[in-house]
Amino acid sequence: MSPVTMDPVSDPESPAEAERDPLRQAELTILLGLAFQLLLGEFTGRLASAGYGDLRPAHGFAFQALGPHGATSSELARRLGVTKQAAGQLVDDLERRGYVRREPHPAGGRRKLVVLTEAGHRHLAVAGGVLHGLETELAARLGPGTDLDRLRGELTRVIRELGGETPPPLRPVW
Amino acid sequence: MSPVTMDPVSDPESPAEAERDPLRQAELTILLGLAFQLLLGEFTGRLASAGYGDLRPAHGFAFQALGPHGATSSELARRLGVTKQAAGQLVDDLERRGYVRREPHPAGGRRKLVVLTEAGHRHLAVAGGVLHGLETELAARLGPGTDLDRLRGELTRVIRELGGETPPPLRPVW
DNA sequence: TGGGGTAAGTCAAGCTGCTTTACTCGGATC
DNA sequence: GATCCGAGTAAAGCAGCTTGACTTACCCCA
Repeated sequence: MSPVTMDPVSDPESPAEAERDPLRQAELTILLGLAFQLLLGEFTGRLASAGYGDLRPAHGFAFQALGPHGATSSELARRLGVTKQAAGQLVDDLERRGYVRREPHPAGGRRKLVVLTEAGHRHLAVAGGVLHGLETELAARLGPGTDLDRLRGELTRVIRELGGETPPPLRPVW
Repeated sequence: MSPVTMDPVSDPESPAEAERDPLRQAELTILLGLAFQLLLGEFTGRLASAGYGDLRPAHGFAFQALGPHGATSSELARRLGVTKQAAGQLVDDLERRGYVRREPHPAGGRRKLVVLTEAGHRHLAVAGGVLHGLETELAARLGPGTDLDRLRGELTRVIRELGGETPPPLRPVW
């Protein structure tokens, strides 16, 4: 209950200011949403600066879901948590822009294997680097008073408690 | 870097399992998104059980932005971070369903004051209670190994670092 | 052998929650 | 009185989904 933390940096706010501070009154859920929104916004901004202004986070998740070996678009739909029609449209879009390619599936049938092109692999690598760099930089900016590894652990426990062992795919929120 | 935490509960996973665990590989950003999504999903589910299946989180934010004294829909638009047309449509919708009312603005002009009806105030109170109850219950379920107050503090520092003193309004994410 | 079941893929239409564009109206400012 | 600003509204458009209906390829089995 105490607002005092074990952080080495002392609280810079007076009690009167703290009462007026919207962040101190905000629920945990709101704080999670804001932190996610800010981090993701910074991420997409940096990706745009790197020349990927045409790709949204959903595209990156699709690339990651395809992985190095590709997948059918129905499998992609399952991994992304959308209908197969939505996944098909996403693949259409990415194919038109040269990030993925539809190949005949080795197992035959109606199946088609959606695989990343060189451009797709390149984006996946760049996006991973940007995200990792962003988080490393954030840790440095926050200093030793905030342990992001600990934060990751706490978040993991929250996710497991609410989402079980295999959490659902990350989707646009509300 | 070490995956070992100071948590009193020892790590139940072997190194081989840990490598296969998607959560341990996930970036902080992803963990934030998943935790937010799960918490918000649980919240809206409980609100639906309480008879508010017709209201989405955005409506609750609007109620909160209106506050006890109401606001014009342009002001509401600014607080929600959307165009005034979008805010107007939201108010139309909520008015049709009896949650808000448009009154002539005391300051005159073209302004109209949007205020909560009894039903609106009731929802605001119920939603606040549900959210608070959910977070309290989560803290209990997680036990003493996870300090949610500490988590709040860490998130607040992240938000301040990326969003400055007055963070932007919470919006649907990507 | 052929008939039914299942799963992949694809049109097509529709919906929701926004945006952009364009306009009207009321009041302050000079 | 001209003119500018901000509130409000009307209309159209758009992105990213969904639902519904369908075709096609393969499998299993009586």
